[in-house]
Amino acid sequence: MAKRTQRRADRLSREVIVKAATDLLDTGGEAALTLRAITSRLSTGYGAVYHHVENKSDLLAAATDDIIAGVMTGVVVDAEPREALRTVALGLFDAIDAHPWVGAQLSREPWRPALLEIYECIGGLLDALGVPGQALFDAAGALVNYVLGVAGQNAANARAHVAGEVDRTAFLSAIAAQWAELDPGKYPFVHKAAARLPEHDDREQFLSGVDIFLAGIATLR
Amino acid sequence: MAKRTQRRADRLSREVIVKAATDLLDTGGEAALTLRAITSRLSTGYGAVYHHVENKSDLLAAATDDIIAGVMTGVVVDAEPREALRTVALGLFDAIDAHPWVGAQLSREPWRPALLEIYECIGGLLDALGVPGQALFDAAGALVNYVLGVAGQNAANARAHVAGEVDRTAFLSAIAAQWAELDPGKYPFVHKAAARLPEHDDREQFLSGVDIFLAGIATLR
DNA sequence: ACCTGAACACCGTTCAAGT
DNA sequence: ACCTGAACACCGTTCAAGT
Repeated sequence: MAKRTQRRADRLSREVIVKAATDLLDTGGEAALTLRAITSRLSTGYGAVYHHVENKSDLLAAATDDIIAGVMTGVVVDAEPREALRTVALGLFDAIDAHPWVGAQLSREPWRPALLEIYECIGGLLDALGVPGQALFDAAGALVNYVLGVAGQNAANARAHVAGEVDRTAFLSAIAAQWAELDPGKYPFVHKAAARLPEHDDREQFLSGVDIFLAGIATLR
Repeated sequence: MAKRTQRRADRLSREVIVKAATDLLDTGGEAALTLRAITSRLSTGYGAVYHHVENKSDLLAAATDDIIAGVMTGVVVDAEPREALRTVALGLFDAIDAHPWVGAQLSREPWRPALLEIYECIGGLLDALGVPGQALFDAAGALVNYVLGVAGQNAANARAHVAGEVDRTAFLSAIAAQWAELDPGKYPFVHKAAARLPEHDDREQFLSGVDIFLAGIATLR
């Protein structure tokens, strides 16, 4: 007789399913997260998965919440607010760099718990910084969106060479070369920027942006 | 005999395919853009479409480039730089609000022509504003990402009630009610923000963020 | 060169049936 | 309650064949 597929010994749980999903996403990107891949990795069936998880969207959201919760719980709230803000921002940047799919998910379904956690943390720190009244809410919205926007763009670039076919510097050099060929009359800024592209540090530029932001917020006080 | 499907009279072109794709995306969101929907709407076959377009990704990128080009060509470059920046930012915000799929596409494939156009415009205006040297590139990167980040988030919210099942205010009220129920001890900021959520104007908050940014950039001069 | 449409190799999700 | 896996209704893409 043909051997039957081995059924898993221990019980399934939402937790192990989310863990498996995270592994798949980290290894192969969003395209690698399929229900078939999940069932075969966990030696189970579709019904079993759907018993613990509402659908694929729910699964992706749960995996995202886990990653963000990991970043937010590590934040020391009683540090100097300005420094704490930089730490949180950088923590989010690095987490999204390590898990590019998190960035896409946060902007796809912004009403899920993960973004709430982020708003609370950044809003609270801006409050501690002394930003007053209505400006506080504008500033929080702006800063959260800046952080997620840059981190997401960076992640998209990272995703472009996830398979290892081309490495990061080669990818950026190729774009820089393309930009350098543009007509300097029509594209003066991008033409100049091309020279800086291969050597620039994404993390540092990200922090520069945060500082610009904080400088702008300081004028509101 | 069964009647054969009518073949289209005029010749197909990349342009009409992109136009049809834009209509489908605007009407039914990203899920509505399928090769089947395109072929049936244009009374043609798969091969015909693939003859003018590389693949679905290429089609989505081309549609995005069209929308962004429409925004950027309308910009008056010799206006006062500060005012021109606000105009461009608002133009992008409104375009992404009207075509939510554009926001997602720009962050999915940031190396395509559309983003180049945006960088050139915003970078050029910041240059005209007198932002010096290295700071210019940091500032341009930060501002572009802020604009696309907020516009994208706003579009994601808009997408959530695209079908018309729930209107905008009802959707925001529902989220606000959810936030208001959170423990004020654990979520003081979000709890307070809940009260402002239903009445707040996304466009205005977006512009407030741009102003914070420009104020921060002014400190670099 | 331009177009047709059957066929291929996938998807997410459901559900009757099992334990 | 928890799990199985065949089946359903879709996808994007290819390609031999037509004009």
